[in-house]
Amino acid sequence: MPNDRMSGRPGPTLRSQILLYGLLGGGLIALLRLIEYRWLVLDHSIEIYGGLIAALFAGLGVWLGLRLTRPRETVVVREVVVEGGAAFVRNDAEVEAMGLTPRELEMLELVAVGLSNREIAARAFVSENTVKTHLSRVFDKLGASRRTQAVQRARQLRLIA
Amino acid sequence: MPNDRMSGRPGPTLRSQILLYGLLGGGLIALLRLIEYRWLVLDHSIEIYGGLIAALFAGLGVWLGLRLTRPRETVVVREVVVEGGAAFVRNDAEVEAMGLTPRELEMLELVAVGLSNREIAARAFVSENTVKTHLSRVFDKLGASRRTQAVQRARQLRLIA
DNA sequence: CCCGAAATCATCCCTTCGGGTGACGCGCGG
DNA sequence: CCGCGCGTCACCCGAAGGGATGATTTCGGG
Repeated sequence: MPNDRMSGRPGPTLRSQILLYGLLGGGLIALLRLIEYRWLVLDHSIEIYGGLIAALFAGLGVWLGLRLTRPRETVVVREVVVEGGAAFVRNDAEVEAMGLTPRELEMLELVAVGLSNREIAARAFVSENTVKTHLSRVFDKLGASRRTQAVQRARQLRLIA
Repeated sequence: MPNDRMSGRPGPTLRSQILLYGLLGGGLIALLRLIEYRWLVLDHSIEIYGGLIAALFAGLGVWLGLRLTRPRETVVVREVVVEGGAAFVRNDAEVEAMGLTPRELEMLELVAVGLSNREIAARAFVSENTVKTHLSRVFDKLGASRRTQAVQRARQLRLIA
């Protein structure tokens, strides 16, 4: 099951921040004018004035931009697959190596689900004797002498589920 | 295996951007002065002037801040667990429900690995007859009539690996 | 102290399984 | 055409497995 998390913080609303900065800006301008009338009666006061405002608001803008964006900077998508279906995949290479024919593998599978030779014969539409010969060959190829042993071997080699 | 990706883009260097914005600011101030000398000979031109600069640089700052931060805004951590060992855990509740005794479960496990009654007897230091009685009870409790069937049932109920 | 669950072993009987051997038909490739 | 692998079936025999029943011991709880 995927698990997503996104960081977010409460803090002041956007509306109140705009209001605050507006007032701050107004106050700043008034302050600057006052300063100018006091002791900034220079020729190029206009450049200094503009430069100050520019620098201040640029910094403010950067800070504001950062602050507004920050909550989005850690979008973490964590995807964890827990014990999926893990569908069985037959190890065909091993089947080949063991020299098992399709029919033999089929019989082996039926043995694995706990059927008797008689039941297997019925399900595969062949005689019980045929099942026995097939299984004999299977046991021989897998090096098993009992059906439970054959099933165990086949499972280890991923021949059957 | 975890797989991390972080978006990044080439673009202009920070140094060249600062230079660019500095020149832009200088040019802007010159432009504003020119405009003022042409037709902005008002009483409150100083407020308009400052406001314009403030607004422009604030916007510039916001844009700059956003631009600098943007590359970090998509940090995606994708963690995928690929069907690990998935160690076997016995379903003890089911064992209880089946009424299997420890000894019976032990015998069942030995059957599952393909051993004959004789081999099981040797491994558990009991007589073959004992193994048979234990297994008889197991088959009875699991509703099985053959050892392969019992193994299959036990596997489904997660009584054995 | 007795009961009952669990573990142990045994004996009888029948079924199932596994090994060995032989045989027949079919299709494919040398 | 012949050989070979595959699938099919049959018979025999001994070993293994499974069902039923009974007996003994040990241990823990009522």
